[in-house]
Amino acid sequence: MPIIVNLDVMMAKRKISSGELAEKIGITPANLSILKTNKAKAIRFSTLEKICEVLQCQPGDILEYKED
Amino acid sequence: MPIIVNLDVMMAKRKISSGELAEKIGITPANLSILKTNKAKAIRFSTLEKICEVLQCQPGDILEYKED
DNA sequence: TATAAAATTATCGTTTTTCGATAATTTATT
DNA sequence: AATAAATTATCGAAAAACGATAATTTTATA
Repeated sequence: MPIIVNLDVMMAKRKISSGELAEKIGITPANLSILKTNKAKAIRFSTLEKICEVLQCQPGDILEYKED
Repeated sequence: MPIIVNLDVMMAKRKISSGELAEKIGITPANLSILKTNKAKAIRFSTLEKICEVLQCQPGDILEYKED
């Protein structure tokens, strides 16, 4: 799937763990993991918004389109 | 809603109309319009992928997080 | 290396939302 | 004014998020 979710870079920059991020954005660690490991097929803007807010970043820092 | 979908800039760059874009990404003009006018509450990565492919751009060119 | 903690994976059920189809309405263009 | 394009509105069906929970795997730590 050519849309890649990459949270690792920003999480490292903000020095935040998966568990803490999950808590702060208000979703379960299980569901955050699905996002992190590119298992999700869609995302709610409300969730993307919370991620951007907590990580202090833009969608483009997290989502990448890779052709092919 | 602090996640903004802005297709207008890239559409202008590529000189493509809503109707043509809808056709090329394979969704109805009605649903593309919902995206364009920030009425959508989520997006499938398969749709985002097609948009990026047709407009030859990255998610960050289209999605913006505006706080507050 | 053993143990604990953290992260990932897996189910299940519910709720939310996309998306198609279609028609009506509004807006833009000529 | 007439035509085309875009937006809005319904409705229903299919897809997927998400919570809750438990099991498994991975990572960290003593």
